[in-house]
Amino acid sequence: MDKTVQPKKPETLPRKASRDARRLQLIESTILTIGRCGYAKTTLTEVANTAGLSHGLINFHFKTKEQLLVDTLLFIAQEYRDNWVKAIETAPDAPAARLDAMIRADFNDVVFTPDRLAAWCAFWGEAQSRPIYQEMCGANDREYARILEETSVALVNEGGYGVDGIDAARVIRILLEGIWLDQITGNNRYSAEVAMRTAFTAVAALFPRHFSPDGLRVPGPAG
Amino acid sequence: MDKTVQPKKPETLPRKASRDARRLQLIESTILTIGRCGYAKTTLTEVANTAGLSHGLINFHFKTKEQLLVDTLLFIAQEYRDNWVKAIETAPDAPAARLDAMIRADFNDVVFTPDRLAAWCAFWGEAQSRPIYQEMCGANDREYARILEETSVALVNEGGYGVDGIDAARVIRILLEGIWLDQITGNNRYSAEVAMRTAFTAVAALFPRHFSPDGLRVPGPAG
Amino acid sequence: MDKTVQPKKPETLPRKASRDARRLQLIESTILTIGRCGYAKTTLTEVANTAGLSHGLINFHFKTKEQLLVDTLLFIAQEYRDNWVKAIETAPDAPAARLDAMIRADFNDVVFTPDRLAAWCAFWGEAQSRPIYQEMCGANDREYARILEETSVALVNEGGYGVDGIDAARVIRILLEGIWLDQITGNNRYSAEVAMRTAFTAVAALFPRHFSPDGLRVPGPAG
Amino acid sequence: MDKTVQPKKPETLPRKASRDARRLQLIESTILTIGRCGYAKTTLTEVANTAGLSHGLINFHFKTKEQLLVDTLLFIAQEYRDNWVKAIETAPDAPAARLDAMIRADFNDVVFTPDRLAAWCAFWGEAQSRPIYQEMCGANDREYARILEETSVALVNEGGYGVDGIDAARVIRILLEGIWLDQITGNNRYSAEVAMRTAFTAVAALFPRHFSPDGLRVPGPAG
DNA sequence: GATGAATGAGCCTTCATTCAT
DNA sequence: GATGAATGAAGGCTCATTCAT
Repeated sequence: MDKTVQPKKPETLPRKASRDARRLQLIESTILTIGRCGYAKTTLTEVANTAGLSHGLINFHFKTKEQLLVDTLLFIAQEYRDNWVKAIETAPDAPAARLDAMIRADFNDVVFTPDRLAAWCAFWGEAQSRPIYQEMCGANDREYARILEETSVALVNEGGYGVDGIDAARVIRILLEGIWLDQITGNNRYSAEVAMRTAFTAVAALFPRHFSPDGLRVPGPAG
Repeated sequence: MDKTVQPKKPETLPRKASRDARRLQLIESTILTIGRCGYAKTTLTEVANTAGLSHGLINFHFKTKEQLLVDTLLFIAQEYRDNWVKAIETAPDAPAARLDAMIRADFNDVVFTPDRLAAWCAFWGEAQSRPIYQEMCGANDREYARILEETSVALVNEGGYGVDGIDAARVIRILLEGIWLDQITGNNRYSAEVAMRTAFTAVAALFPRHFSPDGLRVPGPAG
Repeated sequence: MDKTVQPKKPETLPRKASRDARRLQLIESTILTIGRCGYAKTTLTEVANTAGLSHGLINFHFKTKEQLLVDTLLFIAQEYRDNWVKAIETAPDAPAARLDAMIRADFNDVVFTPDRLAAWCAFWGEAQSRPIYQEMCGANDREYARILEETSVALVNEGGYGVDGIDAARVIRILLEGIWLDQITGNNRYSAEVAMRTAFTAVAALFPRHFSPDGLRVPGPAG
Repeated sequence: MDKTVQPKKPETLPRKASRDARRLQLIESTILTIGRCGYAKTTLTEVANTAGLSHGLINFHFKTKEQLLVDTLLFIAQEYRDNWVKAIETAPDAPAARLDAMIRADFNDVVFTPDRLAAWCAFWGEAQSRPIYQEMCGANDREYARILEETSVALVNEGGYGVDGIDAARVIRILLEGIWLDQITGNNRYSAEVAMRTAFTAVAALFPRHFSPDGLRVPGPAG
């Protein structure tokens, strides 16, 4: 979440920027363009204009437009994965804490930005007719779902909840995606705080002894 | 779920079909095409081929491609609205029963079909960059959200739940959308039953005295 | 210049109008459409709308669009010819009187109308690339030119003018066409009176003893 | 009449011709195509073929076909204006000499070429239904008319002619346009010499002491 | 005769891709 | 590396023509 998502401004890039920096710059421009113009109206010329470069350059760094889009999806997918992996790694080793960390990661300002949300939504819209998009994200998604399920099941056991852990995990996963979608399609964009509260409202209903609508309950002295 | 969504097969339509029947036929073909090819690759020629008609006819019944897409969105939006309105009207006059009806309506075989889901998802992907799409569905969406909130608040009062009714309504609304999205983007399409169970799992967690993961609790003799 | 140019209003035509009346009605609509939309933008649908008929009907009365245009040109060409032939026939049998009649005929309200002028101008614009148009009018034009030349030569002889009769005829013929063109292309449409005065200004310069800028000189008692 | 109207042949233009040269080349091809095919049948593909280039290039240099046609008209209008302005500037400072120069300019081989005449005639045919065409040339036309009138009035005063100077100017202006039109629509194309003699025949009739059918009279030793 | 739905050729336009400079 | 002119395939749209009713 450092340099990769905040490349220098195009005009300040040294003309002989490294290949990777140019690629990143074009990928960022692609994300912005998809958000602004939509997937269907994203043209190489517009991406190039956004980047302040000539459109001919894109075909130098990416063989085809399709490749640019695939690489862009791979980029935000990897960025998303890095985000929640890091959140889990730094979270305390307890199911509730891990779940809390995973949810909060979904709304931090690396991945929960208007342009990222818009790009994701555009890709979702095309995914159905482009198996390659699903394949690309499938492994990540399955791993995410698996970890969420493990955490949920562990939490059910720990808390003695009556809910099915797998079902609960699915509810949480789908709700998180739904919130992202709602940000784009709804007329009312709300803050990350409200979005998170929505997620935790459901989690608190599922796991009331561990969560409140504000998130993980911090045990008091009387635990 | 009868004649409105299943017009006669193109080839069985009399050559001189009425204007409305042809329009409906072309809209259905558009929905199918969007589902099969995605929004970006939906061409008039493909829509015409799907309908078994010439592409020139589309411009005869719809002035432009844009108009065809707009009318298609209006059609499925109206269809969706008719579906839940009818469900509410025929449901018993109690908050829990109404909520149960609204949720079940989301998964009946009029609206919860692969082609409808795919079309919705495609439109969502474009909605961000096309304010007209949001405007078209905005009124319906707001009414749906309002009714869901009223029902949720009434249920909270009736059941003495600790959850915030507005928050609960938002969770349910977003979860329902999320399930639809998950059907399209996920590699694993599950049945309407599993989808509904996912929804009711959350609802049961929010309103446990009225709902179980299988839906509305039917009060036994001892209440 | 009677019924042929003033068919009854379309809506008042009996539904079972004779073929010829329908043809005339469509030809008049074609003239109007060419004037309003230009040759390049004249479509059968627009012609039909102007006539208040369905466009399918045109192909019933005229095999093709090309045929409609050809017949329209033939119609106004014949109308134009009838006009000057009649003028000559009713003029006194003297070169000056005949010339005066021919010139005045060019500006009477049968042929010198905005829609006729516009149609002529449109056909002229296409004539260069459509030899058929030139061929159609060629005979008429040559006959008109021949008569004008004969008249001019006779007048030169009669008046003892120094000008070449053939040259003078060409000047007059071209000037008359130029005035029509000027009506269409110029920003300033002037009246038939001004137009005629322009023509007679030139004729008076060529044949001063017979003509003044107001037309044929009427010999006084002292002749 | 040198480089501006005779760009290098398409096939000899270096592939990376400057933008202006390409634009000029395409405008020339447009003029040729209008002359050969007529306005209504002038397609971008035909223009491109005439230029030996691909049709896609036209939309690269001219945003739309309409823009190409507008720019083409602007080009020949400017070319025409440059031609008579230059003629006036180099003519002796006397009304008769100026008039002589203006008339001769109309028939020199920069502007009096078959393709130019055809293009003008095509534009005239469309001008009536396209106000933009009239607007574009209006200023030039009015200036030309004004100068012609001033010259004519001065000549009337100088020569003591009985004709109205304004009327005479109109006759000349319209006759010049008529001659151009006659070149296109007539079956008989005559040479620039015959055309000019036609014009001077009228001018000589109007201003006999200054002009003969061959043009400006050169005063002999006895005046 | 008359209508208007239906067809399909041909147009303008967009845009991914190539390539000379 | 970088630019932008040039190409050509493909899409949307128009409209003359056909034809069932």
